[in-house]
Amino acid sequence: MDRRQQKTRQAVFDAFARLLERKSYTNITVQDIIDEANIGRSTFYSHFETKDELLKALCSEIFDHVFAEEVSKEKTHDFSKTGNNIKAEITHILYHLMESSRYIKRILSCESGEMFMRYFKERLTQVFEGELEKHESDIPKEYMLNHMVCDFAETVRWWMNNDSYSPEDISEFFFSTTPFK
Amino acid sequence: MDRRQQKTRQAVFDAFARLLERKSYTNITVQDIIDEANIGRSTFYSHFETKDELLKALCSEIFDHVFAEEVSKEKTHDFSKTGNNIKAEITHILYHLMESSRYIKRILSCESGEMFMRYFKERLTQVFEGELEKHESDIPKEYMLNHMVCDFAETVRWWMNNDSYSPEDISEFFFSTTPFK
DNA sequence: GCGTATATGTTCATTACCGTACAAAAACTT
DNA sequence: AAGTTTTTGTACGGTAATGAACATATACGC
Repeated sequence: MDRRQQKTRQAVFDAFARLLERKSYTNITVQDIIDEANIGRSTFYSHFETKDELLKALCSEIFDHVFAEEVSKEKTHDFSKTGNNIKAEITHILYHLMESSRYIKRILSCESGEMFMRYFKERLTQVFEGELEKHESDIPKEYMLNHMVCDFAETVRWWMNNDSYSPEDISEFFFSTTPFK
Repeated sequence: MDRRQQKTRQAVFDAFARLLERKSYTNITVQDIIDEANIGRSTFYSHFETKDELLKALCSEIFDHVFAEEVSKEKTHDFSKTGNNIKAEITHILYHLMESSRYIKRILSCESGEMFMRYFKERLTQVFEGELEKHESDIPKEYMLNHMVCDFAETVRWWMNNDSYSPEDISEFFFSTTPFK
């Protein structure tokens, strides 16, 4: 991607994040973002159609980070990876969520939270899909999938309002109410 | 000035300052600056002819800050300003120098220091020129002017290596060896 | 020495950003 | 409800940034 586009994109994200620190999503105008990012009006619209699209893009950015796998780890001891370490993976994700928590908290604190949750669940579905294949159960897999995705997503939403817990704590809580580990 | 130019210019200054933190002036290549600023090669050259020109521009930037007068102050109590408060002015300048000391120290620490000193003295000449008009002396004004400019410039250079003193201290030291105050 | 790598400048076609103007919608005032 | 202000979204000519290519120069290892 062109270097200028990259910079502009980052400037908009940074501006948006900064604004979320002091305003709620609906109270932030496109003009606010333009001013804060210090870019031209037409530039904003050449990147994002609407404020919602921006939110979506920001969420994607966050999720790309949150669900990023360390390739090195996979290579160094991939035999243990093939095993049943979904718990380690979840803890890993929770650590990444904690790093982005400053943004996530603000996004969740208003209407934008619903959009975040929807995109979040989409990504989580991919994570849990593969894992479920390994487990036998009388309950339909589709039901289990929805259950775990929603369970985890709501766990995270709760965590963002009760940040006195560590990722390990949350992971423990989550798996304590789940049939497999 | 165009918003893009402003951003690029700032990016180059920031990059240059950051590089001065860990390399000496001569060891910094134009390529280093380009990489650190994250801009295109042709972009750099459209802003600055050479590395020396960049240094000059950065110095000007610093001096514009250091010698900036608070217009509000002048307006609020300009009657006291017309009086003999060169000492207050010097202290004021020293405060601004302290704010930029992180850059100045690095610039002074190598060959670039000579250029800094030359430009610094040019600006100081303007400051002391007006002041000298007010004082009678047997010594030629031109001599006195050069004396004070060099004296003060060297004082600042010394200060940048002995930063345990306050602006007031330095001001005191400077005027203690000067015929008028 | 001589080859290789790195740094310096210059040129140029392409592309993103800029700013301004404008129209239409939404929000707020009275 | 009518009028005012704010925000939104689009359009376009002008301008700065880009990256790639190129020639030259300087530095370094063998």
